[in-house]
Amino acid sequence: MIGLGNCIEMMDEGIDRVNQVIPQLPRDEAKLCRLLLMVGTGLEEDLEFQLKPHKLNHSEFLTLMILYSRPDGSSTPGELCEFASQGATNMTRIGNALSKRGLIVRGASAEDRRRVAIRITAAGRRFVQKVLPPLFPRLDTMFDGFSTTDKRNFSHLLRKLAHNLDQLHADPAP
Amino acid sequence: MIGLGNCIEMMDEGIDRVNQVIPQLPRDEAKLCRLLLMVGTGLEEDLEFQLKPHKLNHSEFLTLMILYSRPDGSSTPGELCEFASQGATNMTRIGNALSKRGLIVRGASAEDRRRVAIRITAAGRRFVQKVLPPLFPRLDTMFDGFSTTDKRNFSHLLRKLAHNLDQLHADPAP
DNA sequence: GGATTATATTTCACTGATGAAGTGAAAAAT
DNA sequence: ATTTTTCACTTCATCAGTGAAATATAATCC
Repeated sequence: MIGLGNCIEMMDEGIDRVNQVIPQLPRDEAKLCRLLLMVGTGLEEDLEFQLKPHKLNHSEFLTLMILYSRPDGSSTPGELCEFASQGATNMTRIGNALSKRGLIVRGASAEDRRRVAIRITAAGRRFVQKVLPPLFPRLDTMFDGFSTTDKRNFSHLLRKLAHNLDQLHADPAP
Repeated sequence: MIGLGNCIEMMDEGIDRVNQVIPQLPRDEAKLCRLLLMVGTGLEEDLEFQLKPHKLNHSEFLTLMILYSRPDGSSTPGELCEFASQGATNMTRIGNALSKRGLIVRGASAEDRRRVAIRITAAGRRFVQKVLPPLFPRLDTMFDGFSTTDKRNFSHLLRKLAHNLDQLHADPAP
């Protein structure tokens, strides 16, 4: 384990050197991109590490949280696919895993019987309420030293970037 | 494909609702964390998509770029493991893949014969110089609308977060 | 000089993602 | 009314990426 800091240092120097050979390289943008990739990976690894004791992976956790956050605690596989950015096949597997543990139930949709209604159970809610709170101190530590302004700026910048990424994907030209 | 924007909107509302049930939830921090995860995943998917035509995955690309960025174009598996955040097993596989394509060569290290010296070849350098430039316009578009100050702030915030993540991992308590 | 440590590779196995085909139900066409 | 088409999800088979442990070889340390 070498730490993000050292990787970042190395990345800075590396991109600077590449930039000397290839001056057209957008140096700052490339650095930001690598930074985001590193931090994103680090964050994801950390989260999965926290979830492992509960035998949950990221997509299962996210799916369960989406259901928990719903006013009526229910959704459909298709909708969950979209919001959890998962393929239908995976969502089936996730549903299997969660329902096997009694955290959700699958039922037939009343209005459209092609659809499957997925609902979080009381046990599922209790589970979330048990798993979530231990994550809070870690969240606080992550943003240690971030002022309210920092957080607002950060949020703003990330949302702007997300918007640009959406544009990129809508318009495949560049 | 539903886009990051919609996912973010849904996440905002979801976390707000969860926050009403669980007031101890650090709302803004949780949102920032999810934002970073989404943007990070989006960025990674985009990069892998760009690399696919060249039959490279992210870790192979990163490894090759590290070698390219080195003043002498060489390193060792162990060092590459650290900077590419990969296990030794994977680095062997990456080395196999890259050397099979003639982009790198493996040789014995002069001073320590336990070590393997990995060096980028002339063909490897040409390959990087072919693959890299088409990525630039995409990088520029990603940070469209970002002022110089925006980029500096963004970089600063990401580095601060990376530092906090390192602290978290060094000190496993929280 | 034998034990220990360091470096890299191989083997085996796992997890999660993905694609193709299948099932059952609703909607549209005839 | 029946057929066809489309949709929502599932099943099955497969694959890519990764990780842990055993192995081989070389350096280092009493």
